Amino acid sequence: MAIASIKEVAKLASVSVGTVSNVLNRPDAVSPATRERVLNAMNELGFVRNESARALRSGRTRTMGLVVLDVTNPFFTDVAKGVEAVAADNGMIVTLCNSDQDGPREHRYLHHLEEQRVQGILITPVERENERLEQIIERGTPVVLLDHRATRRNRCSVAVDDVLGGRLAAEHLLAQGHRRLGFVGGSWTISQVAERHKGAAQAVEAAAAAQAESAEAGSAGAPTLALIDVPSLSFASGRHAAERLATMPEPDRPTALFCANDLLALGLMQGLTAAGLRIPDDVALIGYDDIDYAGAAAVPLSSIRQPREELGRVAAELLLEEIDAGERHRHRQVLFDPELVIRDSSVRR
Amino acid sequence: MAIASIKEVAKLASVSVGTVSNVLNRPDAVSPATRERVLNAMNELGFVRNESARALRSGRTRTMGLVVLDVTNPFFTDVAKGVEAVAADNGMIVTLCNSDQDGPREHRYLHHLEEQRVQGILITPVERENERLEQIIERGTPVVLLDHRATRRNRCSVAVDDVLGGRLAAEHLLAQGHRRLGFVGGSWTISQVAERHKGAAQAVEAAAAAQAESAEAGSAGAPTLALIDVPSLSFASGRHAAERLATMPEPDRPTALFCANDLLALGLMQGLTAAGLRIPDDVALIGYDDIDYAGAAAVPLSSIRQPREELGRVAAELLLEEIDAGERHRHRQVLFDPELVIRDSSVRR
DNA sequence: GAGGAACTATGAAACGTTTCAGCCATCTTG
DNA sequence: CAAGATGGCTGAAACGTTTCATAGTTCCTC
Repeated sequence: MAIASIKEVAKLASVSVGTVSNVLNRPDAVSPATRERVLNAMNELGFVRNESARALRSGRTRTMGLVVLDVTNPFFTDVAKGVEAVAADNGMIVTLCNSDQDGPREHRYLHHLEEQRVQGILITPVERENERLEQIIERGTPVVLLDHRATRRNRCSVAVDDVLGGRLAAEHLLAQGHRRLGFVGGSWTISQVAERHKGAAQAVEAAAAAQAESAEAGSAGAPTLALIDVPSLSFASGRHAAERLATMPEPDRPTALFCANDLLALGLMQGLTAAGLRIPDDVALIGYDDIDYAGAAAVPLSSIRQPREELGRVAAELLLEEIDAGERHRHRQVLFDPELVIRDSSVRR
Repeated sequence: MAIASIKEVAKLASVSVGTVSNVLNRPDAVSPATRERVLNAMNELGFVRNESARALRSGRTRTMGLVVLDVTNPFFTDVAKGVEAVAADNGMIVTLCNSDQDGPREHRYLHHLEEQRVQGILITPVERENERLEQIIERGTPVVLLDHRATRRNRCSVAVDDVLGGRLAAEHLLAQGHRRLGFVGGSWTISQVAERHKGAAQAVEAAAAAQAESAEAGSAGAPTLALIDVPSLSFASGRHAAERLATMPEPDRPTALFCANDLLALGLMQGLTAAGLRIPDDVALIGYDDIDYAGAAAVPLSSIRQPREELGRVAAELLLEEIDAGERHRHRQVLFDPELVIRDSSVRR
């Protein structure tokens, strides 16, 4: 029943356990003949190395932990893919944990990861401050923050520039000739939402300033950015917001909407269409995240794409570097640029 | 740097290591006073139990492995959620592995899981036959097949009845009065595709037989099921198929399409709409899987829903049972019924 | 042919737990 | 008060590896 141990392999091959271990870890240090014999014995017994014993003795595991806010979110699964690829290239395995935005759950997982003595942890923390995480770092496990900029310079982080993303979206809408823009978003405590809005506001302000300078008489009014508040970044919120927008008097209604994420934008698209407004003719629309279904919408949705897999890859590389370098490691904060993806929903015909 | 061991805790608390271990594993066997002392010492030193040592000595880990075909597929992430919930309730942790439909990758992961001495494995195998998996089972690790019916009675499996799903979809379209149905699917080696088609064919045949029996003169022709072959179950395939369908002479074109999955259906929806056909008036549409975005489509998409989280939950429970029962365990094959979700895309107005 | 490299293989210690037989006190019971 | 039961703790063995000092061969080289 129990899996054969190195000892039984050694007996069958008539060698010492040390030699069997060498076959496993330093095959070159063993003569071809004995190596062959040991390998045969392993095969015959169905030997599988016991990773617990190996980790215990050698003091190092081959595992890194990845803690995400939501495994069902494509953003995180793509990130996970990137992490996994880099890990695999370096002979490591990833333990994927889903905190589900729940503090206690996250806490439990971190505890488990530390008990497992993972070599390092990649995490998008539920809360900005996290005592458990601090302790783990203090005790010597490297941690890289994912999709969260490290505020203090005392650790590595990998994130995407949401302010830039917001600016790109708004600039695109302005370039299409729109003057009455709207930002649809909510849960302002979410830093991503606040930053995307900030970027859009910057773009609108800059455009207004430029226009004032050139002082064109007779041109349309200065560009504005209305704020459409929603309770959450969900499809339902988008549908609901669409109903409110549809009943606004036409001269007040924004002609172009920038949504804090794609789900919201898709909800708006369905709602606005149902209310008889056409996209992009009556209202232009741009989302954020470029989820798989953005291109599959009734009117293909323009969006802002984040380099998700690369985010994961770079995060994993940073972690590996810290694992290798140890004390010599210098923390880095990497910030990626998002990318504008133009589809039909925002382009004037 | 290194995390304190039980030994150092013992020294600081002036007790033996055995007592520290008891505090960890059988707190009741230790007097409150010493327990307190030990706990304090642990706190002071930042003690974290070494799971490798524990697993090595006790001979059992607290881990189960879950190997899926694609972590970015919502089907599997929902299943994973179910698995995770049950595991957590039983003090276990799940190592999630993504085979990415790649045989060698799957092989590597299985090897790793066996080295880790996981208590059991849940897997949707890439290939039906899998030697590595056989060996693992032979060596005593319980395995439950996910979304794959065990052919032989020699293991547990959990799956959804795709034949029934196909029948439900076709019966619904027939009930809406459609007579010229079409099945859109491809990669007939995928058992899911073949079975969904089989169910639809059964429903159409039954309807034809019923009609022949009642022998109504002047009624429309017997119901038929056309086959629209596509290379893959993707959005692009759907768009492409739509173009072909749109150019068919109207009397030949099916008035209702059952797509092997939702992605395909969404592609068809976009393509048919772009070609000037209206849904559901000109063509009714129903998909399969009920992905999140089905309801968010331009015309909310009818679909067949699988009890995904429950699939995961039951699979995990089966595995736990087998882990507990050991030799006494009787293998079971669980088959779930899918559910028809009616939305606008298939309902005659 | 002596002296030394270069190879190979050995055997025991160590990693941090759990487990368990056994010991000492204290308590219970007749 | 003797005898047994109970409760609390100890100390050492064991889990399956890796690691390393050591030793035995073989092969060169001068």
